[in-house]
Amino acid sequence: MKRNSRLSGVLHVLLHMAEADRPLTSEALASMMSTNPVVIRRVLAGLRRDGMVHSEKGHGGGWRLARDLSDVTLRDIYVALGEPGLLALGHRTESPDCLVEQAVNAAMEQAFQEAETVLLDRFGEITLAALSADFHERLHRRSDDAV
Amino acid sequence: MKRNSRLSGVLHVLLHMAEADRPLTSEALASMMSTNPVVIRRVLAGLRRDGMVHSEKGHGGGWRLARDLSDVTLRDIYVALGEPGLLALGHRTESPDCLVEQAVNAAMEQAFQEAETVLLDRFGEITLAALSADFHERLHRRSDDAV
DNA sequence: TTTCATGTAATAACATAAGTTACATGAAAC
DNA sequence: GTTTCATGTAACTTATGTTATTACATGAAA
Repeated sequence: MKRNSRLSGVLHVLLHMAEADRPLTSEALASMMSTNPVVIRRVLAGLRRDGMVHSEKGHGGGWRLARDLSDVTLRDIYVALGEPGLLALGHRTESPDCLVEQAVNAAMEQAFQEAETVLLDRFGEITLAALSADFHERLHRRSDDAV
Repeated sequence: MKRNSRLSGVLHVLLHMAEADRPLTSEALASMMSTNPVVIRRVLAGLRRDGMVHSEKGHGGGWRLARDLSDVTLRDIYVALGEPGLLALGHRTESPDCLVEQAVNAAMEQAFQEAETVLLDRFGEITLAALSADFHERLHRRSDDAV
């Protein structure tokens, strides 16, 4: 089953925006992500509704962050993306008449809940500022290696 | 993102096999699951490799369980199915050159690992026998209601 | 008023999973 | 032994969901 990398992609884009001192166009972001500008606009449109980013038309326009890096957690981004399903596994039937299937669903559901809770809790602990700090650390490490 | 219900489906099938006192044909199982017999065979062929089920051809043939219900956990079944991906989220690029993306991946990967561990641990604690017991409980509850 | 950039709908291309068909293999019934 | 029943498996078709592309409208700055 193919995995949804939208959250991963959005974080990538947001951090690039954080590094830039001017708005970045959909086209610039799309080429960083090797995708199409329209895809970028579609995804960022969702984040704009939640006040994560801001967009401007015309010359010098493009996308920039609307909130402080330390104010935003991965969980916030995840919610802004519409809370897509976290788990690749699911039930065959959501409300089955078959008692066998009801028993199966009940057992799995509990495990699913726990895993989702763990994942979201972790996401809630990671701010964009932390990601940015990690990035800058890697940057220094790389330049040290080069010397 | 669509969820993989193969594990759910297989558990359903196995419990039905546990209730039957004779081999069940692919056709019988397929009609319970409203799917195609060939699909059943494909999936159960994987479980047979791991010794979970046994199949026989010809008259009176079909599928039956090869192990005791209390010996098999959901995790065993999951492994027999080839350990399909557990999470719906993933990385955009597995080994990125971009340091921004490396930072993103690192942060998410840890959260992913924890969630997967929780899920697999839970699966490891649930035996088919426990599912079967839950099913029989539901059966009694239903017949009580009917009275 | 031209250029640049987003906003958005409609459509196409692609990937994956599920379902279907067709036929070979082998076991039991007769 | 030959007919019937059931699995084994390859090849193919259908269904579904995601991503990419095209086309054009909107609005801001040069």
